[in-house]
Amino acid sequence: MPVVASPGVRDERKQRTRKALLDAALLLLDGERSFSSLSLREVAKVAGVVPAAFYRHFSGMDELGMTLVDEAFGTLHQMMRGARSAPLPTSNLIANSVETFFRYAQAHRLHFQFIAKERVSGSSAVRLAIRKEIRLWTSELAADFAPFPKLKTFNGDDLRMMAGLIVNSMMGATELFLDAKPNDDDELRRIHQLAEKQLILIFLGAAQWKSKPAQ
Amino acid sequence: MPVVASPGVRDERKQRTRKALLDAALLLLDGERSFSSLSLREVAKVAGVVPAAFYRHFSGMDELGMTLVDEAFGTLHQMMRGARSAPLPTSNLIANSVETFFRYAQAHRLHFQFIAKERVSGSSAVRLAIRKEIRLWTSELAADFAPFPKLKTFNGDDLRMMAGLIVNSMMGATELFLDAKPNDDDELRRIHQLAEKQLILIFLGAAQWKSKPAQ
DNA sequence: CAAACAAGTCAACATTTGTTCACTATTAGT
DNA sequence: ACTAATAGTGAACAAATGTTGACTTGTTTG
Repeated sequence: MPVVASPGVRDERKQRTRKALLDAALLLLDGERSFSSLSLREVAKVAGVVPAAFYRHFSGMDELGMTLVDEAFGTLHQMMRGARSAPLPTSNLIANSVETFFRYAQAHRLHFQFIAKERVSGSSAVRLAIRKEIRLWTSELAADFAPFPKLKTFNGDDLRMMAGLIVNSMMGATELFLDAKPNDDDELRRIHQLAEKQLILIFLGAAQWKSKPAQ
Repeated sequence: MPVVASPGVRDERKQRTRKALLDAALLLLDGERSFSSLSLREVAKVAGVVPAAFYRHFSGMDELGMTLVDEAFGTLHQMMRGARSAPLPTSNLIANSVETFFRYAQAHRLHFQFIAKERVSGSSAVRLAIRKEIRLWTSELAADFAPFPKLKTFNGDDLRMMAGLIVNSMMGATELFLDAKPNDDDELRRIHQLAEKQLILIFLGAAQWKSKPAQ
């Protein structure tokens, strides 16, 4: 053990500028830029660091992008875990779920924006990583639905199909949400209600669904 | 009238290189590039033209992007018109609609890819133009649904809500479709069936829907 | 036929980009 | 206390970018 200095002063500094780089990228991504149009120098400048210092943390923008994917889905899984541990009032379950979802989306706006954009337009590696995470997330959601009494008629494939529909709907609502001005409460409430109604419609359909026994 | 030369030789040439520029952008957009990462010089090079010539057709990449939006939605409206003029066998209407949709998506792959990507990641102008077109398209779809007997319980807002759900679902399927290798028939069939089932689920829910009379 | 026109070429420019290298200063390990 | 390790700096480079201007070559048009 060192006697004179606390161990990790340097590490702490390193993690700080590393986070500054990640945050700078997210910040630049806000507005109308896309990740693939960001330049390494730009990110370094916003992070308050010289371009060469970038390489002390990432081999290039691709690696930074992959790190952002991990970071963003970290917050998303955190949300799911929180939702699962909370009490589930089956009465207005949908309204509560939509509520918590949008609260999270607002709190982690930049992460959600990154996912929404790069899911479709990013480099192949980033895009595939995001798709994979979303597929995993969809499967988890399907697993959460399995014990519901009204969904006993679903086989595994069809449960994922339904979960995918829900994810698509929430993604669409998220995109509207991200484009709305954060203080435009009327618009936000409209989007909120839209998402809620779409979920209700999906569950209405699910209650009527009959999976083919032999697929 | 001129006697020696046919009028419009020059115009025809101009339109040809203009189209070459538009096609070059779409071609470069294939694979893992996004529009905002394309450079004017790159597009000009693929079009087989010197960078300066670009300005004879567009004031910059933004204008080219807006033109691509018009072009892409032109083919989409063409599809809708074709679908409306065709006979509507109510029996397996969903299967037929999904079928024609994917046929179109395959035939106009690059246009669909452009819309899917730039809808979320493009410059503000391009993105808003695409959203506007999609909203319009959703309203048209809602209007098409209005006369259905089973949907009499829907008010206008809820019809658009349902149409939006369908559009979201088809968009999601389109993105999967665009990422699949064009010759991977198994995967394409899977996506096809997924989209079909999601639509069925939506219509099952719609049959149970009751719009609140006073909104 | 000759003058006006316009699509495309060529060359040049000032910026910005990614990447490398030698360096400085501070911390870590012994 | 002394040496090694390392996060960050500064300068330099080759390449690529958007944009401009003067030009060439062919088409219109009167």
